[in-house]
Amino acid sequence: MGASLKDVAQLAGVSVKTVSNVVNNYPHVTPAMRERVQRAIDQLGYRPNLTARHLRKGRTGIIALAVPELGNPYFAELAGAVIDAAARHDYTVLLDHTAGLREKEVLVSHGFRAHVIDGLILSPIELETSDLLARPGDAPLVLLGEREYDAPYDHIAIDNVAAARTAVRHLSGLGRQRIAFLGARREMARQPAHLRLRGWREELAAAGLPHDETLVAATDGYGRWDGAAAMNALLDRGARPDAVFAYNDLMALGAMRALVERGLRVPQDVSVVGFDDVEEGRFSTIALTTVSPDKQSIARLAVERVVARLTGAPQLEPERIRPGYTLVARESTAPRTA
Amino acid sequence: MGASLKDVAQLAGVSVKTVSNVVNNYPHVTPAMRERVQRAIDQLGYRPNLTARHLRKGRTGIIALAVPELGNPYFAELAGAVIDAAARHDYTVLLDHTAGLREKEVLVSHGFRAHVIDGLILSPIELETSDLLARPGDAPLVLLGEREYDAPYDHIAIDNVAAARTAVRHLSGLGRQRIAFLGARREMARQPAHLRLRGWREELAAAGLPHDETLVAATDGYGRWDGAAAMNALLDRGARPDAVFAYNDLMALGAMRALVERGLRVPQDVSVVGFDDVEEGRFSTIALTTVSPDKQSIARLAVERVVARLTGAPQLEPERIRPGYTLVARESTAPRTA
DNA sequence: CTGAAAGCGCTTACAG
DNA sequence: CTGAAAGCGCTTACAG
Repeated sequence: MGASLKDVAQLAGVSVKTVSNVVNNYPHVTPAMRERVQRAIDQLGYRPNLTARHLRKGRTGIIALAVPELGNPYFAELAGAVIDAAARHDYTVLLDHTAGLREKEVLVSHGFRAHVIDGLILSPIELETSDLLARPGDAPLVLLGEREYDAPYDHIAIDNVAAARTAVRHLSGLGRQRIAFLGARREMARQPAHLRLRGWREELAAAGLPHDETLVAATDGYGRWDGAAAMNALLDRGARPDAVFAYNDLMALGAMRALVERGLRVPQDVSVVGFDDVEEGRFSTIALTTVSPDKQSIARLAVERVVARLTGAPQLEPERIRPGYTLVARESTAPRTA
Repeated sequence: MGASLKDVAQLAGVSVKTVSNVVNNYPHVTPAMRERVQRAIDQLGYRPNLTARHLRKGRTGIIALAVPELGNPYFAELAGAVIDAAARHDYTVLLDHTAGLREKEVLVSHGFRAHVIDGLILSPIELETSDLLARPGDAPLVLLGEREYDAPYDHIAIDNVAAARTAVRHLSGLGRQRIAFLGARREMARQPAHLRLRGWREELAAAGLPHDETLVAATDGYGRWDGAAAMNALLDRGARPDAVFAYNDLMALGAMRALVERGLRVPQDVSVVGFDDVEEGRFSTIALTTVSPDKQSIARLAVERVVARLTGAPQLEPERIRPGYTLVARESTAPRTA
């Protein structure tokens, strides 16, 4: 294979230490020496073996990121932001997806590629607190998303209850009275939509609107299909919402599609609000109103947190960090003009 | 930090070789011995240091994947498929994005994380053949996408000319006569859309349709915005296409949005065909007709090729592999009913 | 400012 | 079936 430090040292007639000094740009190497070594490096096409460096230093410069699904543009966009944030700190990103399955999430959080990754950023769906407490190893772990845990890990997520209330308030402010929620989970034990659902309930109460649980549609997943299916199920059982707040943009988009297919007009007959602000929503034929979490901040904070624990501040108190969000009003909730 | 093989060996009162045998599930270890070692492993919470293993074996089990942009769902979906395909071969995926910039593509192809990744799958946009020929190192590299290179590397891509012709034929078969092409590149030196553009020209000729270069709209990028801008530019300069074939789905979606905003109806006034078959197109208010490359096959073939070169068949002839594709007709090209 | 040597934690011929 | 020892390619005290 390739040449080693030793080969270079031999050719240049110096010790490996000197070559190492040159490769790592240490000061205190005479220009002449540097020149001589560099020539040997070029001649041999030497490239440092990073694996050896990793073994020696106990660090790899690799952070793992595990999201439920890359097919959901929210996570794809987030992954891109994490890659950029990591690059700014000279880290690269190993990516995995869990399909939101507890088993896979446990696997990933419990020492995925031990010693190969320096830290992990995980966006869990089904993971339980007990899984986290049983986690071996001490690689930094940062949690993302709206699941809540009673475990000593950094957790970065916007205030989902407040954000959901903002969305519902936007709808009630438009005069909407029968506001449906799309995306509760059928199996209530693990309820990822927990906080957004709570926000919906709280804001309904605050607005003095009747709290109608028949306007809650349960789903198994969180994709476009699920949104369309939930919307159809709601309509099929006779519910007549004049507004829909969906768990995420994908479901909102699916719901809009279902509404239009049934001859209902958006926003005239039914206003729709999503969550995530994926680019697709800005360009759909009826541009989607949505809660927009600050993805750049989320990515940046997650990486910074991992890096901080890796360099100098390992004993940082685990923290709950809340990035900002905004409500972006678009066509799907345009005020009635007719 | 964690315990090492030596610690385990000491506690169990055996040699490191024996512990290694147990850890690696080698046969020929007596059950009693295995039991004893396992107890020591559990007691110490021992976890093998993969970095050391990598140094020793010269393999890391990590494949890098570099795509232009995760914000484009085609690449996000492809990345997901690559991760799954890699997992089936016990590889994990290091993900990077290049923004389609030559500089970044060169950086990535020339020894991104030398010795840390066993191989690389790259989907280039601006990369040149000369960059590839100057590539140092011998880690397997598999190219994806429609750029063509005269370099000794595996290249996996559908037949873009034929696929583009299929799309245009679909449109001409519908009676469309003024079929625009969206997504040529302004700077012609590097023309990623080269093949699809050629397919458009060839099929126009075959269908006996006039070859009108004013129906070609140039763009700088390949996103939704670019599609909308290109469509608007075309219309603004007086072109009156009755059909649009876009470089990809994102641009087609942007174009549809622009058409609708100008009061043109899709598909009645203008039929639209995209390329990629991203899930979003299936769910847009006007479901998008598109050329659907077999992403699963692309991902699988790319990973298999890298793995084959890594295990046993390093001297494989570089090959041009053409996965399949289909045209999926949806609402955006529904036959005129009125 | 440079050199000789130990060691990071594994795996693997080589013996026995 | 198991043990003692070398070595993967680096970095880093320790001398000088």
